[in-house]
Amino acid sequence: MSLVTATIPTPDGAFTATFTAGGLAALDFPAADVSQPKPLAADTPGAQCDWLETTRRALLAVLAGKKPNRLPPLDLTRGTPFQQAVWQAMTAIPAGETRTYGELARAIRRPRAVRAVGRACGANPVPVLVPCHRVLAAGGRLGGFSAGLDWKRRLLAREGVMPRA
DNA sequence: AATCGTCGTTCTT
DNA sequence: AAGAACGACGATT
Repeated sequence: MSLVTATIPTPDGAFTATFTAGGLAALDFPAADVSQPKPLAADTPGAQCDWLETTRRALLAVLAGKKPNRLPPLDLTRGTPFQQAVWQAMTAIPAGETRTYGELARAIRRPRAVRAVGRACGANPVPVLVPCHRVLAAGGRLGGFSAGLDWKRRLLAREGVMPRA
């Protein structure tokens, strides 16, 4: 499977997007090290050029706390069926709203797999656009975030969500 | 604050 | 191929 990667500059740093033939398969937070922006190769298929632009706009929207007009096609086939179910359920959380890990578990009909849901959230390959930051622990507590809780707080603050201290 | 139930994933035999 | 260990949890004590 041929992969295409490109960096997307934003006010919050340069994200890295990875596309397969199926769509956006990974979105990585800005790396700690200062890496050079990577432009799209000249022979990149037109569809993926379009996806990159759509991804760029959607990413900037969410970072600004707004709801993106449209998302690029997502290639989430890299996960197990359970993970895909969790990721799918997360895409249904609107900007400015949150769900708990327990609510997400109930949504996918595995009400007792709460901890496993947390793990699946951490394995989300397309953070920000698949809004794992909108999943909080019970009682309005923040819970965890693989990219660091500061990112989670920042993304939520942009959407007007203030998790309980 | 400490403990336990729960379950998908990952790490060890 | 099992089995043990480990969580971005939640409820109970």
